[in-house]
Amino acid sequence: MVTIKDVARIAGVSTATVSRVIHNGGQVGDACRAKVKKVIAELGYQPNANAQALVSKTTKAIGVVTPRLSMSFFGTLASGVENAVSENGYKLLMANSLYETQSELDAIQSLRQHNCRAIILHSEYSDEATLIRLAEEIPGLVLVNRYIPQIANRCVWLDNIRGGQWVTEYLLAQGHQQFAAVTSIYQNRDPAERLQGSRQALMEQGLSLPPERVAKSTANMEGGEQAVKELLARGETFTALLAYNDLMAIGAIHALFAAGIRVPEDVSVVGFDDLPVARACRPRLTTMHYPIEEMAAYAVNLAIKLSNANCQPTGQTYLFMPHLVERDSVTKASR
Amino acid sequence: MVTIKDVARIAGVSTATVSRVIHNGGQVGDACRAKVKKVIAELGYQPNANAQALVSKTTKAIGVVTPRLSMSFFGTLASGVENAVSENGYKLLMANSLYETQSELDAIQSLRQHNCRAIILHSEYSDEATLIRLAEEIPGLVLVNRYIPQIANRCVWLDNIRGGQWVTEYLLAQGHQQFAAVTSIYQNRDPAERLQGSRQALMEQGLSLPPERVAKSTANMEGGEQAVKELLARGETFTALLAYNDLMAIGAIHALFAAGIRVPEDVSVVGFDDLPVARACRPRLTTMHYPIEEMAAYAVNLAIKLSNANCQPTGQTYLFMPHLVERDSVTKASR
DNA sequence: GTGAAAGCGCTAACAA
DNA sequence: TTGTTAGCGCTTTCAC
Repeated sequence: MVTIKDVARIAGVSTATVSRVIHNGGQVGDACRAKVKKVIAELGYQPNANAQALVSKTTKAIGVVTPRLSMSFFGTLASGVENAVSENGYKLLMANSLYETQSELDAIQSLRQHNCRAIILHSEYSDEATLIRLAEEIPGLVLVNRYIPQIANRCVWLDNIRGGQWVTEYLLAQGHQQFAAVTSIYQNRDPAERLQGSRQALMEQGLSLPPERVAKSTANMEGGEQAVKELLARGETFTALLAYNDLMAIGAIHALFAAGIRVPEDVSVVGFDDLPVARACRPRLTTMHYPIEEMAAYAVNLAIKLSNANCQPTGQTYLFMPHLVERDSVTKASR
Repeated sequence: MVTIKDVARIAGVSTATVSRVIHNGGQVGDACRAKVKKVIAELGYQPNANAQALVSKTTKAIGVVTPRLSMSFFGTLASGVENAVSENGYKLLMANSLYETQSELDAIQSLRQHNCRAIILHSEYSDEATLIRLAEEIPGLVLVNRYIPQIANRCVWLDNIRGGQWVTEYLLAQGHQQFAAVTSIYQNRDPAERLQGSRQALMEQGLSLPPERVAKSTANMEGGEQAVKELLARGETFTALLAYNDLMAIGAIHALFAAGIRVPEDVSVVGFDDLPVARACRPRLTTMHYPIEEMAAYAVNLAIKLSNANCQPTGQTYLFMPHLVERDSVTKASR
């Protein structure tokens, strides 16, 4: 391994000078700088990041913790983070939290041990108090997809309520009147908010979403399938189906077809998230686009900024809006 | 930040002793060890990973470089790596290579700067010479999805030829005789091998896959769609369609339906990889399962092993086999 | 069994 | 403009 001393010795200067050259510090003579640069190139010298981190007490590493990378949504989130991170010349440290509060905390701990400068966290289950405490300890902590008033300026999140509202208004505009919904059994945050938005839109038209028309299950394909079966078994009728997310929507479509109900001819179905899979299924899914990649990039830049200045909580927050992507799973209601 | 010195001072011992306790070194008295442990717990002391890395010249970090995390296949790969890595008490460093030779090399460089102990690399475009040179410099380098004879003992790869062969044999067993294929325009490795396997199986039955029945395009959904359109425009007829991967298969199915051809009633379609999306599309895709998560875990353990001993190239290599997953996109050929 | 001390590779005062 | 020097937090001989 070639160290800064080797460079210094061969270039005939001190290590301090080499260090200055590496960091483009102003106070170096041109000739000297050129010589050092030449030696660096010849030797293929690379500063040891650990040593730099040790002495400067900060690293060029950013950590991200998400439930599981194998899920499309989180893969895309991580990808957005990675791009922004490497654009800034930083490194990415990853940790899966596996949807468990404890391993989420463990993941954060181990990231901190490595002195990452900032942490991007997608937390679903940790409570607000924990997150607030964490934010106090970690200047560069940013929450994605979560809003906590006390640390609003570290939250990069999505307006789920409006999302639910807009997608419902769209269905309404297509003439639909009979709605049903499949949603997550965990009625925490996202699912509850999206549903709330839908109910709001419905109410404005004097319509409603009665509880018997809302089936709950796991927030994946199987869950969507299962939930629709339940709806059908109860004999519910509807022309528009609101799914909590794309996965549930696709499962729902499967169950509908299995029951001889065509989408969109008989029933229109909408999803939420706009995962890649929304373009793969048939009919291609009309859904609300979740700008997760942009949000991830935004979160990284915010995290870097926060980690530099030590920012006090401000009232400001970072709210993104979903938008509708029209594809083939919705059609006008036939009267 | 609480350091080892703080612990030592409060426990009334030297830092050396604390260090021994941390590492469960044998030579510490029971009383002393208990006291130190207590203080560590009270203070919430966490060793500084950078300092440890600096002095011990090795880290508990493993790097992984893949083209893009947002692609399902790589997300799953990364997820497999992450699980194995954290099971071993290591940390994961990520870098996207964006399908470019140079950024792939950059990614590796920056990982090395951080002294990761091992690197898991999914390289598609770097040439063998480069990879071999890299392997010489990095003891813990492991290649996923690639086989290079000179460094066979660092390759964790899949038998694509047999995969192509088996899936074709399956179609043959269903009575199909007229085959067509959609494959990647880049006929390097995987696509070429899978096709080769198919041709082999066909030949054994006295059948063949004439060039005009093979359409090439990008290895994604759009490509699959495009390729099938081409086939159809040329007036080719077939009852079985071999797709390079699941994405192309799904695109193909879309194009087929658009042309009024039903899957599987009129044409059977098979994919390769078994991405999550294969269970989302309709009909659900019959495909060859690529055990990427297992391979990733295997690669991690191998990488750790290699980074410990300094292993010389042996003849051994690590070959995984795909297997068929029967779903709904294939049916018996009607004669 | 325990401590003292050297030093990993680097940065940043402070001198010169 | 450049060099000297003192650590950063930790591990690891080598004494005791």
